[in-house]
Amino acid sequence: MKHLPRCTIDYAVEASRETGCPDCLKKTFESCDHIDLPTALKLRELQRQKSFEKRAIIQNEGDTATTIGIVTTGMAAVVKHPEDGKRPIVGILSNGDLFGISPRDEYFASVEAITHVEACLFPKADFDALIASHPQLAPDLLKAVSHELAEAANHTVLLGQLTSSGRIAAYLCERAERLRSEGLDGKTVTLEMTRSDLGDYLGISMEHVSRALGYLAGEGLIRIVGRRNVEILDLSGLQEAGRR
Amino acid sequence: MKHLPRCTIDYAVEASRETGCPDCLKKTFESCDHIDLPTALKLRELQRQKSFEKRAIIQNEGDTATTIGIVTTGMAAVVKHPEDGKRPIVGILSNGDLFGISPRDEYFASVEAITHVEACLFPKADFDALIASHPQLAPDLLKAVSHELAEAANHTVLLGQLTSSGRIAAYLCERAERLRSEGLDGKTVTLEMTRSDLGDYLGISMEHVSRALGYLAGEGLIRIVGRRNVEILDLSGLQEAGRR
DNA sequence: GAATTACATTGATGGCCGTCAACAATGCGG
DNA sequence: CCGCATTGTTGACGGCCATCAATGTAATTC
Repeated sequence: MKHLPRCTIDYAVEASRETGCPDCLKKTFESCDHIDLPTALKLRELQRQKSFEKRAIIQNEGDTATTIGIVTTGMAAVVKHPEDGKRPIVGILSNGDLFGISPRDEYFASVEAITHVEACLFPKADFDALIASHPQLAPDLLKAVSHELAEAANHTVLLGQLTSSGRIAAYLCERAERLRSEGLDGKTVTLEMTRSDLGDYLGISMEHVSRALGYLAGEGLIRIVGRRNVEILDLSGLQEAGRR
Repeated sequence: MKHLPRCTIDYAVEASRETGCPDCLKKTFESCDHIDLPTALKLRELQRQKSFEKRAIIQNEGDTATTIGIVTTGMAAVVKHPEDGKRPIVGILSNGDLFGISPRDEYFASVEAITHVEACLFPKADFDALIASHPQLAPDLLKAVSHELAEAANHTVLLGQLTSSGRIAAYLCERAERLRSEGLDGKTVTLEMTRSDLGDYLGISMEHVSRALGYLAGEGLIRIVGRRNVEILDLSGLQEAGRR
């Protein structure tokens, strides 16, 4: 007796690869056993893949929340009220991250493309209806959102406790960890963003991002390669530095 | 023809008030039309109300996540890895707030009672089963979790952007707003915690909490009443200060 | 109510980081 | 290939906040 493939959604993916976005659903609904073929096809029907230029606004804080999305390639920033000169970035989104979930009927933050971004978009109403008709999806969705919550808690610690070079070190470790979880070796981290973006995310000035990177390089923990790449020379040392 | 009462859970509440915790379910599942009487009774059957002394550990970071809870009275702090001398508080829980939701099978943070705390506890397995059998509850739960996410984003801005007196001001406004949402006037905010706790939450030292409060009082925005109460004299001025 | 403990305030000092400014390097378009 | 715009680096200075220390005040215990 042959085993059934563990993840039925693969069929749907294979069946309609040309519409793009083969992975995003699997990423979010990771225990994808829950999704049967008709459900998967329904999801693919609802989704719209869309590209965004660097610096494009994907969602705007305060707008009516009509769309839920999953980043498939590139990086995006979750930005709060970019009015008053400052531009606090409260989260970074990359491959597989969910956005547009809001407790009220308007977005609580903007989403801005840092690089070229591709994302799968679902009309919120359809999404809600899908969850209602396929309640098996609810636990996975809940898990995805609570994962964001746990990451937010980590970032809170970073902002509340660490010195500037500690924040940079912690960020680099976090990125490397993510790359490793995606099957890469994570020795080299590509920043994909300007010093200014990184500063807005880590709560320090652009200049200090530069200095902190220089400091970590001076300690022999990293090597700055060109303008956007950082090679991690001493991971455990970097992790240690990320606690200060 | 008489209207049916809007919220059927009231029946259940009335029916068994003596077991305590009449409000917590309504708070979380706010569009409580979704809950029918049997469901409500089932919930009440599952829940266990428990008291915690000041400074008691309600949940411990890293422990297996077995329980989901809702604070009904008092205040609790969500604390990350309290090992290294520091004690970063990543969230404050009060009346109606949910805790114990975790993306993995262990708690990603500890929960510590700041005051005497009463909470409704549900075994996570029962809770999950309930959601599965009553999928109408899923949207409300999702809303509750995403609300926490939105609040985490606000706190991130506070930590990343504001000066110490700005953080205090923003915190006081937030508390006052919460009191107002609970039907009180919010003119006087009771801190319910030490300067040290507040500092751990706002990412500043105990001493600077003191100084910042003094500064705001000097500006005529607040009046410090005793050790734990703050009277808000100029709300709009305080909100303005909470942006710097 | 006195003693003790916990908590809060105030001051002095130093370090980290924001800001301003000048300059260098990179990348883009012509 | 050149010039311009964007991005990154480095230095100087000042302000904010952590830290240490001393003192003051409230709460708790006996």
